Amino acid sequence: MKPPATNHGNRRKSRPSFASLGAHEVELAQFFVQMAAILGVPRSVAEIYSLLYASAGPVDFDQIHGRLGMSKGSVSQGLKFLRDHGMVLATKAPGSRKEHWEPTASLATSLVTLLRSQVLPALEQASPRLDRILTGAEAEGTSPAVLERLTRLRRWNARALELFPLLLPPPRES
Amino acid sequence: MKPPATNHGNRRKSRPSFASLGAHEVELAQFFVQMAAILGVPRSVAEIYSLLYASAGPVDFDQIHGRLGMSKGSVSQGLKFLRDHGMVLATKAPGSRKEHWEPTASLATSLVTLLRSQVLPALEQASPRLDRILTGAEAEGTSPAVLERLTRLRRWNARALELFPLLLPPPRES
DNA sequence: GCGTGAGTTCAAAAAATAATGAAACATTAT
DNA sequence: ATAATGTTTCATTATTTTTTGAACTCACGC
Repeated sequence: MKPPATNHGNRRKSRPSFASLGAHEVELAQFFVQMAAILGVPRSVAEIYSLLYASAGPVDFDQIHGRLGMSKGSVSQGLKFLRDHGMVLATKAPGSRKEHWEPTASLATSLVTLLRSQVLPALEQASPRLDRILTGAEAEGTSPAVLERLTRLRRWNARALELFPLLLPPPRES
Repeated sequence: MKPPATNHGNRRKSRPSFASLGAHEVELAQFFVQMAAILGVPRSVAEIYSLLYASAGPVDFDQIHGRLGMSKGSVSQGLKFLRDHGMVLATKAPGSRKEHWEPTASLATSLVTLLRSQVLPALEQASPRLDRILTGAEAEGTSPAVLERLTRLRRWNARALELFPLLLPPPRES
């Protein structure tokens, strides 16, 4: 786990060749990297998003590769991730066969998508699991106190599962 | 990062010596481990909590060590983590010098504490950083569109920082 | 104060995760 | 068709995180 509180005077070896980024672009990247870390999103992905976010217009593959000093493999994977989560949009400029990338309009929506993809599957998997646990626990002579805890757990899960789509509605198809 | 969606038929090599745990205790551990993973909490910590959660009464150090087949070092560190986040409570039985452990009453409260400790520091660090970024960006001739994005980002940060204590109030001292 | 049991520390090993880069794969231009 | 360009794949390597275990500390009963 990350150093929980002791990480205040936080310092991170910055990428070797961030050379072509301005000071505030670097700092924006640090911001996104830190936020992404909370959601378990890797550094490279956050850096890519940050670059797009700080750019006036669409950015192409090679610019990302070049300005961030990051391997093509990482760029490709990073863009795939961002694309899959609806955080980034490709526009193929006419007359060029390069794709150009820019962040989608709403960062908020993007975050919601991200959260969904982390939490929903877990909640869904938990349901049958909690049922099995409870059944098993009842079968054996589990103490009433523990049984009560387990029941509450299952109730929470159910409620979470039913509330989730309300709070974080799935993105509409385009 | 975790396999995002392809992880459905999820499978995990279970600890070698979970031998002394009943089937539903193992499954409860899996539940807690999965939930903990979302918050970036390590497996061993989740397993310890799970064991306490599924036990009728307080459990001592050696029982945890033994039943989970986990090194003493991990048990010690895990308990420290749980203690620091107010998720677990030690009671020293009179006449014994062992400590006995049990989960604190509210799992909900515990989760809130956990979230706080992850998110709040990040938000706090972000504030001055976003100020610097914005100042820097204004100084140079950054495009209005990007400037607008950065401004919005800072506004969000400020609002989050002011809303956070309301949503997740800090635990009162005892 | 001394020995022992209970727990902690921390350097080192193991496991998990992320990044690299070269080869494979597409797609467009010639 | 063939070449050239742009992107993806994936086995390998690097980095980070987690776990281990032996040495240590501390507190208590004697």
